[in-house]
Amino acid sequence: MSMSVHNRWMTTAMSTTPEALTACCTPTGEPAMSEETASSLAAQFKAIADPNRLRMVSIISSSENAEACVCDITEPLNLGQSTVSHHLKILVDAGVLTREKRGVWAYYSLVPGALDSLAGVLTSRP
Amino acid sequence: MSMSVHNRWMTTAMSTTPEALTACCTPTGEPAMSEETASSLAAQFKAIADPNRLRMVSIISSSENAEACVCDITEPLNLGQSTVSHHLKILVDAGVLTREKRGVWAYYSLVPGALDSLAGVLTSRP
DNA sequence: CACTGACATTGACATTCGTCGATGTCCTGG
DNA sequence: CCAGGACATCGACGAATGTCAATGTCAGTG
Repeated sequence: MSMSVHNRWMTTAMSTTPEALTACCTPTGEPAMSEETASSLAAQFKAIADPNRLRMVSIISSSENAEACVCDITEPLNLGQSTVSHHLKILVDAGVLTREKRGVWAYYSLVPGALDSLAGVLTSRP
Repeated sequence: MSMSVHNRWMTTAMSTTPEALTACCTPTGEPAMSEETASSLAAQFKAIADPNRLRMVSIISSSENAEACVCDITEPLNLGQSTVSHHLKILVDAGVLTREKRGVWAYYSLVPGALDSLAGVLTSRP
């Protein structure tokens, strides 16, 4: 079962209009994007698909050495400290940010090619 | 109240290490990304931050005229027809796809600059 | 050596999201 | 005009997400 209940329903068409009825369901052959690739990319996009996380990345990238500590990020966002830590963890787990603990403070910075790699996915279209 | 409970806790530090303790919380002045911009961008990223929706975009962009009907998209995805319609609506509402109904079928195609605009957000970093 | 302050982790909660089945709408063919 | 097929819309439901308060951890300080 589950064997594609679709049954090539254009076996009785292609008669009246010249090309408006002959064009549906013409697969190109390529099986589209693989499921694993899609899941991996979706996970990375999901990491930045949040208003507060986008602002965090913005704050970090526009900071002095492209790095910022949690307090720098917490203050302009009106969020609880634990919430900010949670979002930062998501961005680190997605490979967008890196965490470096210096003394008492934790500094977050952008992973060099991460966002550009994601941008490349959106622009590389044949 | 709610007036920044942080109280510049580096008024008693700056003694031992040369610069490891003098760098925390040095805001650059710019208020980061605005809340409205962040919400708008996050909504667009959220639209493509799903494995199945990414594959839909991939299927459409690699199709004949960069357009595909629902049946073209439903078949390789192993999803119900209503689920596919739902995802396509999300992509249309986000400005990524356009819908054009020709005869009985609905053709979906990419909005020309949409994904490139999103990619530009990720690459334009000073 | 106890204390404070920066940050992470945990548990709880409401909200949103992804998926499906059922139903509705509209076009086409007989 | 009526049947059927393509697609959209409507509930419904489990899973994931965003947020907070409370607690834990660990470095630096008096």
